[in-house]
Amino acid sequence: MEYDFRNIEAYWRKKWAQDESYKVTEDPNKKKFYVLDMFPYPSGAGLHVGHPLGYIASDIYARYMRHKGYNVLHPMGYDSFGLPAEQYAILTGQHPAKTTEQNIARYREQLDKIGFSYDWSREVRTSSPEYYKWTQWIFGLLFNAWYDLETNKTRPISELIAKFEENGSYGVNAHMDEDWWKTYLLEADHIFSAHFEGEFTDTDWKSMSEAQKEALLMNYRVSYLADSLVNWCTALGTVLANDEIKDGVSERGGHAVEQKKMRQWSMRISAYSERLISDLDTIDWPDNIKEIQRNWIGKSSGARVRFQAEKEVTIEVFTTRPDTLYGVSFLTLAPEHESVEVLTTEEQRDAVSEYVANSKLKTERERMAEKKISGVFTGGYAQHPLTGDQVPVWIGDYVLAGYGTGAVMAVPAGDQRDYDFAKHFNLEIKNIFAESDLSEKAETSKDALLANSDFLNGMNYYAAFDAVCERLMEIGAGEKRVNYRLRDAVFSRQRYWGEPFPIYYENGIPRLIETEELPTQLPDVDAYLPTESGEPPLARATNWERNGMPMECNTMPGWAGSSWYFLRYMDPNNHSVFASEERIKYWGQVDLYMGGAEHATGHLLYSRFWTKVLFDLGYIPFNEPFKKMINQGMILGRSSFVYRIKDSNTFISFERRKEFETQRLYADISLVDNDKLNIEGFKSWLPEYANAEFMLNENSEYTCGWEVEKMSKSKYNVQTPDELIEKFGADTLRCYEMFLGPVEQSKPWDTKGISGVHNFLRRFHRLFLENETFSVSSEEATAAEMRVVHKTIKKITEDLERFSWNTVVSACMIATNELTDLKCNKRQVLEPLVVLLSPYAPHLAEELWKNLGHSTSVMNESWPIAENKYLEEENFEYAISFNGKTRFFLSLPAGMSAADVEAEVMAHDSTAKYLEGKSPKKIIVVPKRIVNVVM
RNA sequence: GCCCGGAUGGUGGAAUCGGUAGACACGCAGGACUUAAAAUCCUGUGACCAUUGCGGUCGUGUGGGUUCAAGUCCCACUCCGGGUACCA
Repeated sequence: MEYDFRNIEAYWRKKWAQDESYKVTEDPNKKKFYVLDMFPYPSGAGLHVGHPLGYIASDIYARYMRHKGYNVLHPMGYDSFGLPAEQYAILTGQHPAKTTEQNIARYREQLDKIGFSYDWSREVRTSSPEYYKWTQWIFGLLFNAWYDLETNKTRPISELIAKFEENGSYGVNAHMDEDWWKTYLLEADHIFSAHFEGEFTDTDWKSMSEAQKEALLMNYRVSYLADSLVNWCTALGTVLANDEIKDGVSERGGHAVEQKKMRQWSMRISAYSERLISDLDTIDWPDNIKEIQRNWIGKSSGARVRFQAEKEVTIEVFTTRPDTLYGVSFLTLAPEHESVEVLTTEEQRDAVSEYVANSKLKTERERMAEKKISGVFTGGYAQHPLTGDQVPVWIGDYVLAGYGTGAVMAVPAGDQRDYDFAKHFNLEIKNIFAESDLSEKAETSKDALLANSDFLNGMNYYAAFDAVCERLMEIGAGEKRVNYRLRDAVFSRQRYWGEPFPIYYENGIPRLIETEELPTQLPDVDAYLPTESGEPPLARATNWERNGMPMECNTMPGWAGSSWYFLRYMDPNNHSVFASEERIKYWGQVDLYMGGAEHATGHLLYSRFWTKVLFDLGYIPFNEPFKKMINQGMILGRSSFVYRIKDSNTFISFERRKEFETQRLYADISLVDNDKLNIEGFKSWLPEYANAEFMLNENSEYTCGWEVEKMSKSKYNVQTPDELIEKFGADTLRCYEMFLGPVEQSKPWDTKGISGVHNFLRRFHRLFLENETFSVSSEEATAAEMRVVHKTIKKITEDLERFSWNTVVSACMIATNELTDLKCNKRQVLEPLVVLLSPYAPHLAEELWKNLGHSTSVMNESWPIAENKYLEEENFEYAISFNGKTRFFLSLPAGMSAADVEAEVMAHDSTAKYLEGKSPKKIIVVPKRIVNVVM
């Protein structure tokens, strides 16, 4: 009876599905544990071996926790809105829902083969109306909310309106855009005079029209509509969030992105900056992810300083080095800065206009690529708040309009960019440091002592910072200020395949569709493209209106549905709420979240944001979604290459490729075994190779070259799990993916070792056989056998507790090898081992468990406990070292005292030899560890 | 540039608290079985020296340090991977 994995796995796959073995129900008598995988986007390509790496690890952990008696929630679903299905729809006219459906079916088929313990009755799909109904509902929640800086909480907009009714804006401390009233005065229909600075009375409020009130409230809402500078991607026909852009081009497709002002929905995530940073300390995430988030949010502490310029213009700058204020020799404004126009003198007008026009033309990417220093003098001056000196005002595109105030105070002595700018335009470089040489570069150390700085002389950064801020406060010219890089997130996409907004427009006023009327379903359209007039695809739909009023035509971005899906798994079929209070309370935070690190600034930040909103508004009792997270590394492909001699159809083996001028071409990895090419297979692979000739190596083989790259169809290096499961079985695949190394690590896929792992499962299976039939003995196990069992229990338990999945496989192999040597087939020994192995090889474990005579599933067995009485060894093998070098071994009773050990060692024959006649200076004895004789 | 990781045999990796470096597996070599091959099993396998046996020296990217003892801690550097950037 060989290890017939095909039949075993097929049998148990069916049985588990029939019995709904993995269905979990809320059970208040059991402790819960929530293990979650980042749900996949169901792409047309299906799964390759890299995808299940994290799924397998989390599945093993989920099964382990189940053995430990926890009620484990381990669900799976699909992030099924997205661009590829839409682009396919544009090309073929096929509805994205249909493509998505097909892809999901394929994913499911692949996932089922691997033996995951998912409770599929809880599956969610972000593109199903039943699901996005609640995504729309959450959008409504954010629309009907504002951020109160007083309590540092999201609060319902109705509370804000009540405050306005009572006392106007007085006493309201809301998170809003800086200088929001300036835009408001320019763009909204309002009742205020030009002197309005954001403050209004209850009388003002009450005198406003409905439309005026709404326009004002829009500045407070957490989800708001505003003209904002967005990243517009013409090729994709949509806006992109900052995290969807890499190196100035779109992450998907690598298309050019430009800045454009558009009326868009945005999310006030910037209000949560501080909490998003400080709450990182409360969660157990990999340090690098926390670090990426910290950098992305970009907190910097500094000061705002105001410079009084000509023509009643005040220029406010943000600086992290207010201590260097006396070193200011000019100011630089971003080309888009609002004061550029006013400050520019007649003489400089042409130069400035040209510069501003030029920088507008450049894309973000071009600006970044251009390392050249550029700028132009406005002709205007501003007064230094402390010295009263007139400093020239320049513009330069190294200053970004979107960060800080869009203006900087230039201190060439203390900042390298200012230094370079000053050198380039021959501007003054004031040395404000006591001992710094500024002939080559700026002094950026915070420890440098200040000079030529009036009352700051002799201080370093730390002392001067407070001193100068205090002075600025006194004279009203500035104050301490914390600045964040994080911008509000644009929430509109000009796409079809996304959640429609539950919004319609009544005389231009956005109105929210009530919960009872949700979901707002995606309408059918005749094509998945923008309209001729450039409106989003939804504008093509007939009847895309509500009682004659137009509906919002944008859809939500990909991250909307994924920002809360972990909550829906708790209660996926609830029609009246997104998840019941009871269930949310029971399941709580995700205890273990497994997924890729590439979502660090997108999904992982947005779900934290929405979680905080739901927490503030009292819908969930926790303010962080994922208590612990582990990032699995990427599995890379190992591409194979053949070398074609130039202008011929002759291929030369890797070793000899230098003999000719060759062209390197991909060969499908299925045609290559151990870097040797299957020549016949290669010829029939592609028509162009049918008549290929080969120049072989000295062993008459064709050797391929190789390189480690990302897995991709175009590189012919994709390994699907299906082939491996067919060849070796799911249990082998599971064990092998874990055996490859630490999950966090990225590594190239290599099937070389898989036979070793498969072999191990066969050897394990063989332990239960005698003369080819299943047979276990009921004899009492020996001490040696029991030691193997309990040593293994201890090792595996400890390894799983520290998430060291790979070493568990080794431990199982060692146990199998040892028991094979001991020729042990005793039930007492084998039963606990089946339980230990079951998280890794669930099919085989179930089969063996059944054969052992059990009628219940092994997955519900309790986890074995390592008992010390079996682990205690009588003797300990001491390594005896002399000056740190191990020389011989000595087996001594484990309980022997240090003094006795020392005596034994000194009395030993070999000791005299290694002492070489010297007398030991010192003898270190660490009981049950080591002896070191120092000479 | 800045921030965060990492570097261990031919290969993937192990070494959890500073205590026998190289577990486990692959690969390779030799052997058994076989007409042969595959499969399976056994033995060996860090490098160098010695080899009849005993053994010896070196060895965890490089250089230094702390310690009875360093892959592990400290300092400096090199290379590789990831993140991020005219962020004031």
